[in-house]
Amino acid sequence: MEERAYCDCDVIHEEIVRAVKKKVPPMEDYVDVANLFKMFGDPSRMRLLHALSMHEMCVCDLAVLLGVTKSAVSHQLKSLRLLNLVKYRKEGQVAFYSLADDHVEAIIKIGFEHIRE
Amino acid sequence: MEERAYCDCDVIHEEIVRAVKKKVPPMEDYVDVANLFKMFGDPSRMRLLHALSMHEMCVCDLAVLLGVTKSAVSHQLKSLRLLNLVKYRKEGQVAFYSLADDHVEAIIKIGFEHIRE
DNA sequence: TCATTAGTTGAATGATTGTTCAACTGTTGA
DNA sequence: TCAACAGTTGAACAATCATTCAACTAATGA
Repeated sequence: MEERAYCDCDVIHEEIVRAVKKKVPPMEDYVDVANLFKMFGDPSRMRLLHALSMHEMCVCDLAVLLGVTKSAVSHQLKSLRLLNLVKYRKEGQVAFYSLADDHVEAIIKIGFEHIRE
Repeated sequence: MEERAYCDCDVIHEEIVRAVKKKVPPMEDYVDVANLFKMFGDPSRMRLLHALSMHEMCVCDLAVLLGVTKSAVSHQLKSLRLLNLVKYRKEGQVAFYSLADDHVEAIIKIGFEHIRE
Protein backbone atom coordinates (compact mmCIF):
# COMPACT_ATOMS: atom_id res chain seq x y z
CA MET A 1 0.00 0.00 0.00
CA GLU A 2 2.84 2.36 0.78
CA GLU A 3 5.30 3.61 -1.79
CA ARG A 4 8.72 2.06 -1.31
CA ALA A 5 12.06 3.40 -2.44
CA TYR A 6 13.73 0.12 -3.30
CA CYS A 7 13.00 -3.20 -4.94
CA ASP A 8 14.89 -6.47 -4.84
CA CYS A 9 15.28 -6.56 -8.60
CA ASP A 10 15.85 -4.33 -11.62
CA VAL A 11 13.45 -3.39 -14.30
CA ILE A 12 13.83 -5.60 -17.32
CA HIS A 13 11.74 -3.82 -19.91
CA GLU A 14 12.25 -0.15 -19.13
CA GLU A 15 10.36 1.23 -22.11
CA ILE A 16 7.21 -0.66 -21.21
CA VAL A 17 7.33 0.30 -17.55
CA ARG A 18 7.94 3.93 -18.41
CA ALA A 19 5.06 3.98 -20.90
CA VAL A 20 2.65 2.35 -18.47
CA LYS A 21 3.78 4.59 -15.61
CA LYS A 22 2.73 7.60 -17.66
CA LYS A 23 -0.84 6.34 -17.93
CA VAL A 24 -1.25 5.31 -14.28
CA PRO A 25 -4.00 7.23 -12.42
CA PRO A 26 -3.29 8.58 -8.92
CA MET A 27 -3.15 6.05 -6.08
CA GLU A 28 -6.33 7.52 -4.61
CA ASP A 29 -8.33 6.26 -7.58
CA TYR A 30 -7.13 2.72 -7.00
CA VAL A 31 -8.03 2.98 -3.34
CA ASP A 32 -11.53 4.13 -4.26
CA VAL A 33 -12.07 1.38 -6.82
CA ALA A 34 -10.69 -1.23 -4.42
CA ASN A 35 -12.97 0.02 -1.64
CA LEU A 36 -15.90 -0.30 -4.01
CA PHE A 37 -15.12 -3.90 -4.96
CA LYS A 38 -14.26 -4.77 -1.38
CA MET A 39 -17.94 -4.37 -0.59
CA PHE A 40 -18.70 -7.17 -3.04
CA GLY A 41 -15.82 -9.27 -1.80
CA ASP A 42 -17.53 -10.82 1.22
CA PRO A 43 -20.07 -13.65 0.92
CA SER A 44 -22.39 -12.28 3.62
CA ARG A 45 -22.40 -8.82 2.14
CA MET A 46 -22.88 -10.31 -1.30
CA ARG A 47 -25.93 -12.20 -0.02
CA LEU A 48 -27.22 -9.04 1.58
CA LEU A 49 -26.84 -7.02 -1.60
CA HIS A 50 -28.32 -9.77 -3.73
CA ALA A 51 -31.30 -10.01 -1.38
CA LEU A 52 -31.85 -6.26 -1.64
CA SER A 53 -31.73 -6.55 -5.42
CA MET A 54 -34.89 -8.67 -5.15
CA HIS A 55 -36.84 -6.63 -2.63
CA GLU A 56 -36.39 -3.80 -0.15
CA MET A 57 -36.04 -5.12 3.39
CA CYS A 58 -35.65 -4.00 6.97
CA VAL A 59 -32.73 -4.83 9.23
CA CYS A 60 -34.57 -7.58 11.10
CA ASP A 61 -35.68 -9.31 7.92
CA LEU A 62 -32.13 -9.27 6.62
CA ALA A 63 -30.77 -10.57 9.92
CA VAL A 64 -33.14 -13.53 9.87
CA LEU A 65 -32.58 -14.20 6.17
CA LEU A 66 -28.80 -14.18 6.53
CA GLY A 67 -28.69 -15.86 9.92
CA VAL A 68 -26.68 -13.13 11.65
CA THR A 69 -27.46 -10.56 14.31
CA LYS A 70 -29.19 -7.26 13.67
CA SER A 71 -25.96 -5.64 14.75
CA ALA A 72 -23.91 -7.38 12.08
CA VAL A 73 -26.40 -6.35 9.41
CA SER A 74 -26.47 -2.79 10.66
CA HIS A 75 -22.68 -2.56 10.57
CA GLN A 76 -22.59 -3.88 7.02
CA LEU A 77 -25.36 -1.54 5.91
CA LYS A 78 -23.45 1.38 7.33
CA SER A 79 -20.39 0.55 5.23
CA LEU A 80 -22.59 0.14 2.17
CA ARG A 81 -24.35 3.42 2.89
CA LEU A 82 -21.04 5.28 3.21
CA LEU A 83 -20.15 4.13 -0.30
CA ASN A 84 -23.61 4.97 -1.63
CA LEU A 85 -24.38 1.39 -2.53
CA VAL A 86 -27.62 1.21 -0.55
CA LYS A 87 -30.25 3.72 0.51
CA TYR A 88 -33.17 3.53 2.92
CA ARG A 89 -36.53 5.04 3.71
CA LYS A 90 -37.85 5.18 7.23
CA GLU A 91 -41.40 4.21 8.15
CA GLY A 92 -41.89 4.69 11.87
CA GLN A 93 -39.04 2.84 13.50
CA VAL A 94 -38.57 0.51 10.57
CA ALA A 95 -35.84 1.27 8.04
CA PHE A 96 -36.45 -0.21 4.60
CA TYR A 97 -33.18 -0.68 2.78
CA SER A 98 -32.73 -1.05 -0.97
CA LEU A 99 -29.95 -0.79 -3.56
CA ALA A 100 -28.87 2.77 -4.26
CA ASP A 101 -29.02 2.53 -8.05
CA ASP A 102 -28.75 0.30 -11.12
CA HIS A 103 -24.94 0.41 -11.05
CA VAL A 104 -24.98 -1.79 -7.98
CA GLU A 105 -27.25 -4.34 -9.58
CA ALA A 106 -25.04 -4.30 -12.67
CA ILE A 107 -21.98 -5.21 -10.63
CA ILE A 108 -23.84 -8.03 -8.88
CA LYS A 109 -24.97 -9.32 -12.25
CA ILE A 110 -21.52 -9.24 -13.81
CA GLY A 111 -20.22 -11.19 -10.85
CA PHE A 112 -22.76 -14.00 -11.16
CA GLU A 113 -22.26 -14.12 -14.92
CA HIS A 114 -18.53 -14.51 -14.48
CA ILE A 115 -18.70 -17.51 -12.16
CA ARG A 116 -21.21 -19.30 -14.39
CA GLU A 117 -19.16 -18.99 -17.57
CA MET B 1 -19.96 -17.05 7.20
CA GLU B 2 -21.36 -19.91 9.22
CA GLU B 3 -25.05 -20.71 9.36
CA ARG B 4 -26.55 -19.92 12.74
CA ALA B 5 -29.69 -21.35 14.29
CA TYR B 6 -30.88 -18.26 16.13
CA CYS B 7 -31.17 -14.53 15.70
CA ASP B 8 -31.66 -11.81 18.26
CA CYS B 9 -34.84 -10.56 16.63
CA ASP B 10 -37.97 -11.77 14.84
CA VAL B 11 -38.84 -11.51 11.21
CA ILE B 12 -41.11 -8.57 10.58
CA HIS B 13 -42.19 -9.12 7.01
CA GLU B 14 -42.53 -12.86 6.70
CA GLU B 15 -43.97 -12.94 3.21
CA ILE B 16 -41.09 -10.96 1.76
CA VAL B 17 -38.45 -13.00 3.50
CA ARG B 18 -40.07 -16.24 2.41
CA ALA B 19 -40.32 -15.07 -1.19
CA VAL B 20 -36.72 -13.92 -1.32
CA LYS B 21 -35.49 -17.07 0.40
CA LYS B 22 -36.97 -19.11 -2.44
CA LYS B 23 -34.86 -17.28 -5.03
CA VAL B 24 -31.57 -17.39 -3.11
CA PRO B 25 -28.79 -19.33 -4.89
CA PRO B 26 -26.65 -21.78 -2.90
CA MET B 27 -24.10 -20.33 -0.52
CA GLU B 28 -21.28 -21.64 -2.72
CA ASP B 29 -22.24 -19.24 -5.49
CA TYR B 30 -21.93 -16.28 -3.15
CA VAL B 31 -18.54 -17.52 -2.00
CA ASP B 32 -17.39 -17.76 -5.63
CA VAL B 33 -18.65 -14.30 -6.56
CA ALA B 34 -17.15 -12.82 -3.40
CA ASN B 35 -13.81 -14.48 -4.12
CA LEU B 36 -13.90 -12.98 -7.59
CA PHE B 37 -14.54 -9.43 -6.37
CA LYS B 38 -12.08 -9.85 -3.50
CA MET B 39 -9.35 -9.90 -6.15
CA PHE B 40 -10.38 -6.39 -7.19
CA GLY B 41 -10.77 -5.25 -3.60
CA ASP B 42 -7.14 -4.48 -2.89
CA PRO B 43 -5.42 -1.32 -4.19
CA SER B 44 -2.13 -3.07 -5.02
CA ARG B 45 -3.85 -5.85 -6.89
CA MET B 46 -6.05 -3.31 -8.63
CA ARG B 47 -2.93 -1.43 -9.78
CA LEU B 48 -1.41 -4.68 -10.93
CA LEU B 49 -4.48 -5.67 -12.94
CA HIS B 50 -4.85 -2.18 -14.38
CA ALA B 51 -1.20 -2.20 -15.42
CA LEU B 52 -1.67 -5.55 -17.15
CA SER B 53 -4.69 -4.13 -18.97
CA MET B 54 -2.29 -1.70 -20.65
CA HIS B 55 0.54 -4.08 -21.52
CA GLU B 56 1.79 -7.57 -20.72
CA MET B 57 4.58 -7.46 -18.17
CA CYS B 58 7.02 -9.66 -16.33
CA VAL B 59 7.23 -10.07 -12.56
CA CYS B 60 10.21 -7.75 -12.18
CA ASP B 61 8.63 -4.97 -14.20
CA LEU B 62 5.49 -5.20 -12.08
CA ALA B 63 7.50 -5.22 -8.86
CA VAL B 64 9.33 -2.04 -9.84
CA LEU B 65 6.19 -0.38 -11.14
CA LEU B 66 4.24 -1.12 -7.97
CA GLY B 67 7.12 -0.63 -5.57
CA VAL B 68 6.89 -4.03 -3.91
CA THR B 69 9.05 -7.14 -3.91
CA LYS B 70 9.05 -9.74 -6.65
CA SER B 71 7.75 -12.13 -4.04
CA ALA B 72 4.70 -10.02 -3.28
CA VAL B 73 3.89 -9.74 -6.97
CA SER B 74 4.36 -13.45 -7.48
CA HIS B 75 2.03 -14.27 -4.59
CA GLN B 76 -0.64 -11.95 -5.99
CA LEU B 77 -0.25 -13.34 -9.49
CA LYS B 78 -0.71 -16.83 -8.13
CA SER B 79 -4.05 -15.91 -6.56
CA LEU B 80 -5.11 -14.22 -9.77
CA ARG B 81 -4.03 -17.23 -11.81
CA LEU B 82 -6.01 -19.61 -9.59
CA LEU B 83 -9.14 -17.59 -10.37
CA ASN B 84 -8.29 -17.42 -14.07
CA LEU B 85 -7.99 -13.67 -14.06
CA VAL B 86 -4.46 -13.58 -15.52
CA LYS B 87 -2.47 -15.83 -17.82
CA TYR B 88 1.19 -15.91 -18.80
CA ARG B 89 3.56 -17.01 -21.50
CA LYS B 90 7.12 -17.99 -20.75
CA GLU B 91 10.09 -16.81 -22.76
CA GLY B 92 13.26 -18.28 -21.37
CA GLN B 93 13.14 -17.51 -17.69
CA VAL B 94 10.92 -14.51 -18.14
CA ALA B 95 7.18 -14.91 -17.55
CA PHE B 96 5.04 -12.38 -19.37
CA TYR B 97 1.74 -11.92 -17.59
CA SER B 98 -1.45 -10.50 -19.10
CA LEU B 99 -5.17 -10.40 -18.34
CA ALA B 100 -6.92 -13.71 -18.96
CA ASP B 101 -9.81 -12.29 -20.99
CA ASP B 102 -12.05 -9.31 -21.71
CA HIS B 103 -14.25 -10.04 -18.69
CA VAL B 104 -11.46 -8.90 -16.42
CA GLU B 105 -10.97 -5.65 -18.29
CA ALA B 106 -14.73 -5.11 -18.18
CA ILE B 107 -14.77 -5.36 -14.40
CA ILE B 108 -11.85 -2.96 -14.07
CA LYS B 109 -13.64 -0.54 -16.37
CA ILE B 110 -16.93 -0.67 -14.49
CA GLY B 111 -15.04 0.05 -11.28
CA PHE B 112 -13.36 3.16 -12.59
CA GLU B 113 -16.59 4.35 -14.15
CA HIS B 114 -18.39 3.99 -10.85
CA ILE B 115 -15.98 6.12 -8.84
CA ARG B 116 -16.00 8.88 -11.45
CA GLU B 117 -19.78 9.18 -11.62
C1' DT C 1 30.56 -26.08 -15.38
C1' DC C 2 29.10 -22.72 -12.49
C1' DA C 3 27.67 -18.00 -11.20
C1' DT C 4 23.76 -15.18 -12.21
C1' DT C 5 19.13 -14.13 -12.51
C1' DA C 6 13.65 -14.70 -12.94
C1' DG C 7 10.39 -16.57 -10.56
C1' DT C 8 8.13 -19.47 -6.84
C1' DT C 9 7.15 -21.04 -2.24
C1' DG C 10 6.31 -21.39 2.82
C1' DA C 11 6.64 -19.45 7.26
C1' DA C 12 6.18 -15.38 10.01
C1' DT C 13 4.21 -10.99 11.01
C1' DG C 14 1.40 -6.95 11.27
C1' DA C 15 -2.76 -4.96 9.63
C1' DT C 16 -7.47 -5.30 8.38
C1' DT C 17 -11.94 -6.94 8.90
C1' DG C 18 -16.45 -9.40 10.05
C1' DT C 19 -18.94 -10.70 13.85
C1' DT C 20 -20.75 -10.59 18.52
C1' DC C 21 -21.97 -8.56 22.87
C1' DA C 22 -23.70 -4.97 25.57
C1' DA C 23 -25.22 -0.55 25.99
C1' DC C 24 -27.42 2.98 23.86
C1' DT C 25 -31.20 6.18 20.96
C1' DG C 26 -35.53 7.12 19.44
C1' DT C 27 -40.19 5.91 18.12
C1' DT C 28 -44.54 3.63 19.04
C1' DG C 29 -48.79 2.53 21.31
C1' DA C 30 -51.16 1.08 25.46
C1' DT D 1 -45.82 7.92 31.01
C1' DC D 2 -43.35 4.06 30.17
C1' DA D 3 -42.48 -0.59 28.41
C1' DA D 4 -41.37 -2.67 24.07
C1' DC D 5 -38.96 -2.77 20.04
C1' DA D 6 -36.06 -1.30 15.55
C1' DG D 7 -31.91 0.15 14.80
C1' DT D 8 -27.15 2.05 15.84
C1' DT D 9 -22.70 2.20 17.97
C1' DG D 10 -18.15 1.03 20.02
C1' DA D 11 -15.19 -2.23 22.10
C1' DA D 12 -13.33 -6.82 21.85
C1' DC D 13 -12.05 -10.96 19.56
C1' DA D 14 -11.02 -14.27 16.03
C1' DA D 15 -10.08 -14.96 11.39
C1' DT D 16 -8.28 -13.49 7.12
C1' DC D 17 -4.92 -11.42 4.31
C1' DA D 18 -0.96 -8.73 2.14
C1' DT D 19 3.62 -8.32 2.61
C1' DT D 20 8.45 -9.56 3.64
C1' DC D 21 12.27 -12.63 4.32
C1' DA D 22 14.89 -16.51 3.24
C1' DA D 23 15.43 -20.53 0.84
C1' DC D 24 14.56 -22.74 -3.14
C1' DT D 25 14.10 -24.14 -8.67
C1' DA D 26 15.23 -23.67 -13.21
C1' DA D 27 17.13 -21.41 -17.16
C1' DT D 28 20.91 -18.60 -19.17
C1' DG D 29 25.44 -17.53 -20.86
C1' DA D 30 30.26 -16.89 -20.11
